[in-house]
Amino acid sequence: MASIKDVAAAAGVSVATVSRALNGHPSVSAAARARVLAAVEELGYRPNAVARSLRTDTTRTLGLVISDVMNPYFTELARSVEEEARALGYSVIIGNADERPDLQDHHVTTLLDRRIDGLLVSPTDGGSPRMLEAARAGTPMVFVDRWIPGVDVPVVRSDGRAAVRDLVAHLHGLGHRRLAIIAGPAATTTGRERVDAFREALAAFGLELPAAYIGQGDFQAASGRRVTEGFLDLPEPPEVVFAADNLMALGALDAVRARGLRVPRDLALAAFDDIPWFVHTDPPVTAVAQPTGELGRAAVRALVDRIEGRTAESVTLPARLVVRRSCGEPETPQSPSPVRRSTT
Amino acid sequence: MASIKDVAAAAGVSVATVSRALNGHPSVSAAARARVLAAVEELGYRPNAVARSLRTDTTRTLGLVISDVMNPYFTELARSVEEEARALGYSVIIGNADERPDLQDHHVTTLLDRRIDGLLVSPTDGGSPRMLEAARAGTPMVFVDRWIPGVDVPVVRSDGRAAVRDLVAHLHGLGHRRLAIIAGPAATTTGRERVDAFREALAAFGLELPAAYIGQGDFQAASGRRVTEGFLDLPEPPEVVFAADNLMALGALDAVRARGLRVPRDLALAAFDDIPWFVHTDPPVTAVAQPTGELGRAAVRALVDRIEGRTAESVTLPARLVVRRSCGEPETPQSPSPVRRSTT
DNA sequence: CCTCCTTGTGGAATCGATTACACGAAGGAT
DNA sequence: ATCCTTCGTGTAATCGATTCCACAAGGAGG
Repeated sequence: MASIKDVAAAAGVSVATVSRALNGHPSVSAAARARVLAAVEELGYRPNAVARSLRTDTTRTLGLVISDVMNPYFTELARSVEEEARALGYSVIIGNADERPDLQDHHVTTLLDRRIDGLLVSPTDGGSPRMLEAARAGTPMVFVDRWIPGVDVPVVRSDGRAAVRDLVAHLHGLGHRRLAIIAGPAATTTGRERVDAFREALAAFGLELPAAYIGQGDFQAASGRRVTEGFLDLPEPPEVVFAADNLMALGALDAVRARGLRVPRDLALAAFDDIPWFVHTDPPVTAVAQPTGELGRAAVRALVDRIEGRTAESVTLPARLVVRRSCGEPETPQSPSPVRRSTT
Repeated sequence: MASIKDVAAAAGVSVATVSRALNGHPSVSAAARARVLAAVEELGYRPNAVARSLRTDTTRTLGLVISDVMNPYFTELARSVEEEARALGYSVIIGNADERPDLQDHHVTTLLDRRIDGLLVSPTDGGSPRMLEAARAGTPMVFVDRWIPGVDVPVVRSDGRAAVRDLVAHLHGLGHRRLAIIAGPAATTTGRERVDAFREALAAFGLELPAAYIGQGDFQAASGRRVTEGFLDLPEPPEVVFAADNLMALGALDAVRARGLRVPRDLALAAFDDIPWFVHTDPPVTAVAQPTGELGRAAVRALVDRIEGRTAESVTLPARLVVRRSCGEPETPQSPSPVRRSTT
């Protein structure tokens, strides 16, 4: 592969001139610039990004460590992150932690070894030592979706409390009183917050959230299935299950179907994180929708701000409720609900 | 960030000894090795992958350019690719082309600029000049899922012809005679092959595939919706629509639903590429399932074989039909079908 | 006509690793 | 005692870019 030396030789100039011509440095004569460009064209020369990074101590690359790529929510997040980064002239390297702290650590390590300019993380757990150390050492970093309390890193996330209140109001209005939740791992902020928001919203209606109605999941489909089976085996099963992410909702559907039961007749279902498939499931699933794309873009902007020496702000965007049919038949048209009804 | 020089100074040895100690070179005394390791530990030293890559002309990184990350099929492919690569000691950088040739070209270019060791591509079109040039120049490369005819690059893909024959047999057995297809872009092999396979299978049953029953899609949901609407507007609409990927099937469901019609009563639906959500859609969707994970792993093994100087083989794995309810009510138990029925 | 800038250019240092080569010390063979 | 390996180590070249510094040529100003 042609190097800058080959170009210099072909153009009859020094490597310094080639570099200057290619980087838009002002003091290069028009004649030299033309000869360099011609040589570049002829040789098909492309600068070696590895060499450039070594010299400039800059890779124009962002690392993104997400909890689980197979979760459509994170897939969309990753997509919007890459889009915004590309618009700002950065590449993105994605590391998929698969909800495993050891894998998360592996990816953080390899990303840092590659000297990425900044790190976007949706932590799977309390944070690997290497990550915390990097944050303390000043590696530009931004948390997205999930975060780690006590670490001085900007957080870009959405606040689902209002939407969860809307959800509980909706459920209460449909006559449901025994509401259960499939929680995410307690080690994650989203795992804890969604339970808290649910409990608070229930309290506002004078309802409790008994321990038996809190199932411990891990944001994966299998755990949603297992927890739902447990709920159905209770002496007094819940009337509604609220899954803290879309994969656990899929697992819950599996469990209900395996028993030959129907949603919402035998068990109502709602989920955190809306996805296109929820429109076409049987029945369509009521969900709390995050502004995923906006979250990803805001996170990249915050990170690039930090990288380029500006100050980065934390961002919190509201989630909203999307009502479908999985919690019960819609209210009659005579008494329109205050809650937006999805038409898609 | 500590460099090898800092470690050398702290350990009281030369940088050469540090490098040798860290890379398991045999001729390093136990004493020196211990001092180096202690210094590494104390300084929290990690080798700079950029510098190492420049020197060794090796990045231990694979590039993966896929057509569309938001398509669950490709998400799963990406995941299995990363897994297998990690097992073999490689990292993966994913580039999402979003079915756009210009984006595909962008990603191929930046990946080559980074001097990745090998490239895994699922081409969106006939192939960007840069990619073809790289293939000719000897960059290790493997096509996965889709490929470009006439380019001497191993291909790892699945053959859906048998499964499509099974599908048509299933449809014919249910009494359907007017079968339509939502095709993928003609610029992709999978776009063309799936139409060909469908047409061949129809011919075996004495059925034709009229031009009006071939809708031109682009593997995205919106096109599936548009094409399906066109089918429904025909004087004689088809009885079955076969979507050449899962996103276009989603769009088809959208279109049917928007008209207030039902699947399969008013229109039967089948799709290429099975995904977990198809179990829970209304109705569950009959699909041709590719061995996606195995495809990704085989592709990585083939690419690494090429990179490490061995010869890489093309691989073709069979797809299989998964029958669900979207094409009509199941056959009666008295006359068991030769085709496997999904229980999940 | 002699300075003093400005402009364009090249030489060489540099980034952080790996590795060829040289060399001194130690040990074994003769 | 001498020579030859072998072992462990250090010096320095190298990868491909960027960039500081020096310098030559040419024009402007005195």
